[in-house]
Amino acid sequence: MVFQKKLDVGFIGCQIPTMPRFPRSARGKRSPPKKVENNQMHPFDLLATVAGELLEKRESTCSLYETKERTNHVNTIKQKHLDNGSPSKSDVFDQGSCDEGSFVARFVSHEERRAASALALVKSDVSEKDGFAGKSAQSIGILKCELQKLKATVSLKNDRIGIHNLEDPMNLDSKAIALVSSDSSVELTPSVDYHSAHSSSFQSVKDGAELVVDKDDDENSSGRTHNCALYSKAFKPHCTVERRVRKMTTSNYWKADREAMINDGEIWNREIKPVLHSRKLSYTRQRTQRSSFKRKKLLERFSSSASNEGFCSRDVPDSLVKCDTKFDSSDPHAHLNDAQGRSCSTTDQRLSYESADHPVKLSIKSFRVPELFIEIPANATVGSLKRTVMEAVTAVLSGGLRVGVLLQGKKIRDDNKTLVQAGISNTDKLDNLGFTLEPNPNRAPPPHNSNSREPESPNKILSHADQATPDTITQPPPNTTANCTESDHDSVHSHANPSSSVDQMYDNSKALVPILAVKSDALSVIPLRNSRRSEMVRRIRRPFSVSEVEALVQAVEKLGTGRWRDVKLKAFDSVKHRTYVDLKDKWKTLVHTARISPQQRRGEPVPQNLLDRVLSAHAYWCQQQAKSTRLAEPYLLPA
DNA sequence: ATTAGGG
DNA sequence: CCCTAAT
Repeated sequence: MVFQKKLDVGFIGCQIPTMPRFPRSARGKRSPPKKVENNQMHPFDLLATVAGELLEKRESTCSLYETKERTNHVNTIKQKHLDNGSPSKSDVFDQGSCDEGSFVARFVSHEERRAASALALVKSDVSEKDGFAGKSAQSIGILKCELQKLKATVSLKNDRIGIHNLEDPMNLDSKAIALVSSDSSVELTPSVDYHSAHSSSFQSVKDGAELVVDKDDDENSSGRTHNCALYSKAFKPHCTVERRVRKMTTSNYWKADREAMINDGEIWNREIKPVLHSRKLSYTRQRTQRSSFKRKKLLERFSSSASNEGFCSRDVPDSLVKCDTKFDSSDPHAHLNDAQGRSCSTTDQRLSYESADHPVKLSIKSFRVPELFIEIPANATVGSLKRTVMEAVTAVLSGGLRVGVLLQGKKIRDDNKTLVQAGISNTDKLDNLGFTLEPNPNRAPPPHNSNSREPESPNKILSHADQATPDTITQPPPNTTANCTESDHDSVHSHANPSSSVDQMYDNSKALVPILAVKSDALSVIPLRNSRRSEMVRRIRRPFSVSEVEALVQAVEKLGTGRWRDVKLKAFDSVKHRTYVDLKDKWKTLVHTARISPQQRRGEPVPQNLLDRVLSAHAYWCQQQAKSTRLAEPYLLPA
C-alpha cells in the first residue's frame, strides 16, 4: 500500500445526508448586491461578471444567497450553458439536482472561483480588443477546458487541502498554530492516484504536499532541535487562493492567472508562510514558556484546542456558507448527495431523532494513527525521513490493525451494541463519531523477532541504565548486574506487544514523532461544544509486561516508593511512553494486585514471587517513610 | 517538574 | 490511564 503525506489523517467526518441546508435566516445580513445586467450576455461573460463581483467583495459569497437577481442570472447561465452543450455541464453547473443556492455556493466557494476569475480575465481582455466574437473559438475552448479541469479537481483538491474555513484571519491563525505547534506531525493518507488524471493545477497541490521541515519550532523553545515539525504546504489556507485570484483579477492577464494557479505552492510559500510564521512564533513562545512536559501534553491534545479556535463556523454567520459549501465538494464520495445539503449549523436545529429505521450514513475520510516512534539521525535527509516514516507505518500496518470507534471521544468497546444503543444513530452525536486504527494486540509480532528470545528494548534499556547510573550506596553492584541479566532472559514484553516492531526504534530514540491528527477540513464538520472532549485522546494502553514489572520492582526495592523520577531514570529512562506517573500508578496497582486473591487478578499474570517482592518492598519503604516522618515531626505524634 | 492520591 | 492539588 502506498501512502502519501497529508495533514489530516486522523479525522473521520460523519455526515448526515438528510441534513437540510442552512435556513435563510441563519445566513445573516448581506449587503445589497451589485446589479448584474444584461441577460443577453454570453454565459461565460455572465459567469465572469458574477465572478468578478464575487471577487470584489469577500462577503459577496453570502450576498449571492440573498439575491434573487443573481439567482436568476445563475439560472440563465446554467440554462444557456446546458443548451450550448457545455462539456462541463455536469461539473460547474452541477448535476442539475441542486438548487440555485447550492449552485452558487459551489460556484463561489471553490476552484470555480478561479475558473470564474479566469473567465473574468478573458472577458475583460476580449472586450477591450476584438470583442467576444473575435476570439471566441480559441478562448472558449481554453475556458471550457479550464473550467472542466478546475472543476474536476475541486472536490479532490479541496479535500486534500483541507482548507474551507480560513478566510477569516483568526481561522488562519488557528490553523497556522495547528500546523506548527506540534513537535512533529506526519500524517498519512492513501495515495489514490487521482491527480494524474487531472490538471496541472492539481499537480501543484500534490507537489506542494512535500514534507517541510520547520526548525523554528524547537529552536525557539526547548532547544530540542531533533524534533522537527512537519507540515504540508498544501495545507494552505483558502485565503491564499482568494488573495491570488483577486490580485490576478485586476491584472487582466489570463496567462498570468493560469500560471498562478499552477504555482500554487510557490505562492503559498511566499505569501502566506511568513504570516504563519510570525503567528506561530508568538504562539509557541507563549506555550513553550512552560515545560516540555506540559508542551508535550498540549500537543497530544492539540487537535482539540485547534478545533475550538474558530473552525466551526456555527456561530459565525459569515462562515456559514463556507461551512455549507464545504460539504459540496470536499468529499468526493458524498458529492453526489450534496443536493440534500449538510452543514454543521443545522445539526442543532435538527431535532435529533433516533430511529432504527433511519440508516446511519457515515463518511470516513481518514483514520487516526495513534502513535509512531521513529528514530532518525538529525543529519538525515528528508527523503530518508519519509522512508523511515513509511517503514514505521508499514510495520504497524503489517502488524495487524483493528478499528476503534469513538463516540464523543469515548471508545465504544461493546461490539454487540447496535448503533442505536451506542448512540451512533443520534444525529447530535454523529458529529463526534470517529474511527481509529489501532495495533491489533492479538496479532503475531513481525517475523524477525518472533522466534528469538533476544532481549528487547526494555531490558536493553535496563542494562544501559544500570551501567550508566552508579549504584546507590544502599545496594551491592553485583546484585544489580545479575538481576539485569536475569531480566534479559525474561523478555516477554516485545512478544506480547504488537508494537514491538516499533519498540526497537525508540530504544535510544532521540526523535519522537507522534502522529497527530491536525484536523483540517474536517474541522468545520465538528461541532464545537463537545469537540474539546471528543478529541481528548487517551494514550494508548500499554500493559506492563512481566519484564517491565520486574524492572520496576527492582528499582523500587532499591530506591523506594517516593522517588518515582529516579525510578524512571533508572529503569525506564529510554522508554518514552512510561512516565514516572505511570510507574507510580503501576506500583500502586501492583501492590493492590499482590493483596487480592489470584482469582481476582486480571491481565497477564504477574509471577507470585514478584508480587511478594512488591509487598515486602512496599512494606519496607512505607515503614521507612513513617520513620523519617516521625523524626521530622516528633511533636505531631503524641496527639 | 515531581509527588501523592483520588477517579 | 487521567486529573489535580500541593510541593
